[in-house]
Amino acid sequence: MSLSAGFQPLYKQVYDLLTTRLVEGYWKPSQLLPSEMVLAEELGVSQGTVRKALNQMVAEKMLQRQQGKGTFVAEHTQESDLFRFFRLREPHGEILIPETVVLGSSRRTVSEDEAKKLSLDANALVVELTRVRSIHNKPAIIEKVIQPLSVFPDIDKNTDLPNALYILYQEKYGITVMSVNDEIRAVEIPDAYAQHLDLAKGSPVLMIERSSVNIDGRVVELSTAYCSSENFVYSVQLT
Amino acid sequence: MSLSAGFQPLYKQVYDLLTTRLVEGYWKPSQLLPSEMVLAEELGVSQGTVRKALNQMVAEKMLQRQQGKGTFVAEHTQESDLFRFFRLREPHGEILIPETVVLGSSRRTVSEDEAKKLSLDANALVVELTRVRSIHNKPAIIEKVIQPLSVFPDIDKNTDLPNALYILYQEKYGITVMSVNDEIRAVEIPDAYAQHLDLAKGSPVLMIERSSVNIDGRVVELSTAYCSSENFVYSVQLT
DNA sequence: CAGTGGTCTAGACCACCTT
DNA sequence: AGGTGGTCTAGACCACTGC
Repeated sequence: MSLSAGFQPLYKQVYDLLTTRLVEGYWKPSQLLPSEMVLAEELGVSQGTVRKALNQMVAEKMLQRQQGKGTFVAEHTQESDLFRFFRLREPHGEILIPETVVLGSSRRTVSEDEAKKLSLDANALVVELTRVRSIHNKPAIIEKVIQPLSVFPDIDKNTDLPNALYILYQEKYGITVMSVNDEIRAVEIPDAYAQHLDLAKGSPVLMIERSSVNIDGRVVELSTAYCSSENFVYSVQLT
Repeated sequence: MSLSAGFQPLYKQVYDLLTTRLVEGYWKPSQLLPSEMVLAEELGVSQGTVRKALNQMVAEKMLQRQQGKGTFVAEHTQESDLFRFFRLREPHGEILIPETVVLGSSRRTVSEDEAKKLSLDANALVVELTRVRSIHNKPAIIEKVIQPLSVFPDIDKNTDLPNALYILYQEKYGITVMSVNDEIRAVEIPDAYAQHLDLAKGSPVLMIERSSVNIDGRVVELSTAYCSSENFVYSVQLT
């Protein structure tokens, strides 16, 4: 076979190769991949081996397959995907779709803690973006987003940020967020934020610290959100 | 083949049959299953079809497989499994192992809300158990657990409840919790609980409402926990 | 109709565990 | 050595899509 004589299973080698192509942009979101048979011939392995690699990538949400049509690079810009990482819900109920207002945006050097989490040099530049998100015209979430300029060049030059930043990341910077790590605390809302959320000083709010991970495993964004917990909850299923 | 001429894929029929056997206790936790070849012959399908069903059950954590040894019913009583649904961590750090003290236990009829969530009759009986969990001798969590007596007969007759109730559920009642749904809020700690957690009145705490789901899909337990958020966080990875 | 992915089979060889 | 799961192959047929 034409692949390296590695010690790993063949399907794993195929998986790694195809994943690398995806990460490097050889195939772009929504693009149709070659069929199983074509890939198998190109790589010199059987169709079943290619299938095993492809199905694993589907399980990890990198690809989508449709019988009769083909295999596509996952888009992650559809309704269902946009809310994959948005866990705030009405109690026992509906998904909440927020409107968003940008309060401010500025460049600065990273803090020590941020540099560590983002694997950046101590003097690297980031953009700090502050937004307020409202549900039914009632302010509900205030969040601070940290974006490394090395990952998102001149991202602060964008006018009109989309409601879901991940769309911008994917379409303009080739960054596809595949997983997030959240740490959730209960805190008294900082005085400076109380008025933005129409809350009394000292009200309990959820503080959600998030790291977002790109398809290649790098942490590409940090955010800290303060969420009014009066009318909705952070909802998650563990399996 | 000996299976019903259903419209579903063969491997799905095999999956359903094997899952039913597990649910009904035909195979018990930690028991060794017959080999692929034996199952394939018994069911009149090929080894590959049995393998596909088994691998899906492994993905859903119902089974564990070991090369050279065989296929076993998942135990869920090992360290790693006990903390699968315990998401409280030190910030960026260690898993916390709590000690537990029972404050009280009583029988009563379900509330309307509980009956709905647990799919019980309006006059069904439940046990309400209140516990305080401490980390390093500091009280950190106070939780109220609702257990239907129809699911856990005479559970309040147990002396010496284990730290992780799920062990008791599995070993004594054949209940294997496969997933949980959490709803998380930030609230001021109820006055009655403040002293138990050594917190000032009105301190912000995490309130975690949990539904636990058995292997057969039934909700078998509800719990409400109030967690001091001073020294640890609810940590979760979304993929 | 041709092309795609989805299912199912059968057989081979390998890696690992136990005896 | 014998049994187990893990990998890989090859070929058949089915179900869905689009021309």
